[in-house]
Amino acid sequence: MLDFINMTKALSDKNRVRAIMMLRNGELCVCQLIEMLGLAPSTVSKHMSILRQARLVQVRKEGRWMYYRLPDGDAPQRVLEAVRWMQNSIADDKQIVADGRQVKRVSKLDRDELCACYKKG
Amino acid sequence: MLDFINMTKALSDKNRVRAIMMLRNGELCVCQLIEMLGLAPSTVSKHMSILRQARLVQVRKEGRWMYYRLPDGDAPQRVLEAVRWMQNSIADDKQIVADGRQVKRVSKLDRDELCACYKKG
DNA sequence: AGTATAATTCGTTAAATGGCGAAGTATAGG
DNA sequence: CCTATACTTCGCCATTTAACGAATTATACT
Repeated sequence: MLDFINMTKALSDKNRVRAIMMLRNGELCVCQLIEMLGLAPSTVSKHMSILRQARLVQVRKEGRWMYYRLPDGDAPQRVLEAVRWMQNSIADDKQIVADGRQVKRVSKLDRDELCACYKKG
Repeated sequence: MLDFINMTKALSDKNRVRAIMMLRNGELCVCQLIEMLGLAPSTVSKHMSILRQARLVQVRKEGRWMYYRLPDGDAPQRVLEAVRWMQNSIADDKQIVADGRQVKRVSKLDRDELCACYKKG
């Protein structure tokens, strides 16, 4: 039950839902999520930590960068079903579609240039 | 998006999840839900109102009684999928199983006797 | 070593949420 | 009518939550 509630709680925030949907086409580093969500680094970090605790995302560390991605096959069935259900439910949402374009834009940027997000404040 | 968030918010409370699961085998009146959840009438009413707004339950009025039930086929696809997903995810949960027994017990009671829940305080 | 950078943790604040009891609404029955 | 009953709405309180900036950790580069 607790696992289930943790999952639904994690899915009940707009910015967390946006973050998960942004990962549809592959992993992203926190810096890229900060840029696209338009939130403070600490806020995004917290959101991703909540998603990770609910097992809705997985993480990989590479040097100074943390790359988040959707769960693969080894994740619990109920998690995989949740992600699939969410994608079917809101793929057509205006904000989600716009975010999809953002992902394309941001993915093209050079990483050093991109991580200027801290400077841009 | 708002519809989706309303749904996940509605599903992110333990007592609301219990209430939905209690409806698996047919409709129940508020009085029965109050008895089984062990919460104040006003609290249960609020929970059911939230579930109804998320379209996760439907309601039928009969005299002084309000009967809540799971959504039927005319509900949005994403709602039906949510309910199915939830049922698969937590049907085995200890609390949910115990609640199932409660539903059987309470359904056998005479309604007048049952609705003494208000008196029992 | 010493600085810069990516991300997280901590502390605080404003808003949302779940709980209750009191008051209100609506229906059944004397 | 008038009371009783089933439920809802309202107002309040305690707890949780999302947001931020400051401080901290960890890694890379010189």
